[in-house]
Amino acid sequence: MASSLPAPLPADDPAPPRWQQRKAAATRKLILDAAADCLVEGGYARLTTVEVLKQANVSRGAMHHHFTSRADLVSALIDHVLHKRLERFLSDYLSALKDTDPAHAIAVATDVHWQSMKTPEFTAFLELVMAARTDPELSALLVPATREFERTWISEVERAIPHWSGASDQMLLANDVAAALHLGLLINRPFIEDPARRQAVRDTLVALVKDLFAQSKG
Amino acid sequence: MASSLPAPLPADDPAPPRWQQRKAAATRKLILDAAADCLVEGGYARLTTVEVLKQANVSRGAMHHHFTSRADLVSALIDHVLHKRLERFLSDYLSALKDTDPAHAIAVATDVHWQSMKTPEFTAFLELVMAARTDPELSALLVPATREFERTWISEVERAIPHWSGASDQMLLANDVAAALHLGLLINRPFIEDPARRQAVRDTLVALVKDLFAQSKG
DNA sequence: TTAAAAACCGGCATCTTTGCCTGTTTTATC
DNA sequence: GATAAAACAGGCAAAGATGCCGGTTTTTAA
Repeated sequence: MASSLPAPLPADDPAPPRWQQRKAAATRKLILDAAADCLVEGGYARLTTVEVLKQANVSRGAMHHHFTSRADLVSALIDHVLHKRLERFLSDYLSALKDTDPAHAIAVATDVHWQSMKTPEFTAFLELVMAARTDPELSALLVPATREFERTWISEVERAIPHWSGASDQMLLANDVAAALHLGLLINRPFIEDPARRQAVRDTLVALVKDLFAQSKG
Repeated sequence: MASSLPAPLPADDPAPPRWQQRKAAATRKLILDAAADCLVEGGYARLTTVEVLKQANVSRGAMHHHFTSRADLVSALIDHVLHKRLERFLSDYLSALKDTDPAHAIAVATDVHWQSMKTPEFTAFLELVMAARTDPELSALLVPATREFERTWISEVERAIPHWSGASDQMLLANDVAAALHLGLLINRPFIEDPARRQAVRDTLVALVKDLFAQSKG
């Protein structure tokens, strides 16, 4: 019937070696992407095995072959989401800063930071974070993975904005403040009807970060 | 067996009028408090009818009598949680500011604001907020209720800190910034191992709010 | 070419949650 | 004190979620 012939797979030699492994990896990624979609569309509560396999268009058996249990899926999903988040941020962040006047670097960087919170990747991540609060096993996996993610994040930002060199503390503080404020603003969004009010908060942050930068220079 | 005689109820006349209504109201509050506890302990996912009635020590029938469906319970829970949140904040906030030197009012008010985010009431509220993202019906109830809550909140803060009189915009901005930053910091807490880092963020906020206050005076 | 291994298929038993339903006890009204 | 109404008790079937299983197809290696 709807057999999975070699043809529809990513174009390659007619008889490539390791074809099985690549097929398996493709299916695995298909399932993990579908799981992330489920998180975004329905939250952690709707991250059910049935919902994911429907979204991924795979059978019950394929699902169970790659992920024995729901916990197994969630475990893999953590790394998958963090990986997608980092990829997205780095590509957007670095490309935005590439040809930016150093005078505007802070404003641009802050805006990219805000944009990165409105992505599906971050939404999925946030669902995992909230679920982890009351799920010790999930927390035990998510917390170290996220801390590692943050370290990579920080080192990449340091590389991207060399002006902050020698002021790691101030930059870390600026990053922490921006992360907290943007996250809170994202969640409080539905309760602040006036866009000008939200913009005022973001403007305040930019001014604050610029001030921290000036302090690190003075 | 364990009959509910008039005696164990809140001490009152032996034959008080409206005894039925008071009993019903007591049971209703018992269930709603239990529901809020379930939210805090297990998140929105574990807010099941069975879990709530276990926590409240009421029968299936009593549950169904007061709340026909789960949606009915959640609907009542919104107002209940917001009410508890406002009560808690006002009592703490007003008592903390009562005998405070105006010079320290901002630091104290900011700290009380932070403390108010660590309460069970706010945790329950946050669970509802996150669930509302992917639940339009919940959102339709929560958003207007929260906006009304915020209006009351703001007017109470304005009454409590008369120094800000005539600078409503700056105070609203300071409140929005504090709310966003504290909320984000609360959620990011598990990922920032060093308490000094979290403290630095809060210190930065206090300095910022003081600065906004100074601007409103200048 | 043939056997093993990997990938995949689809169903079933079980458990939880939900909504509803029929009784029973307690309080209010006449 | 009889009747109605409110408050409460507990059970049961349908729906959904999870884990597991025996079977099938495709790929790889001998």
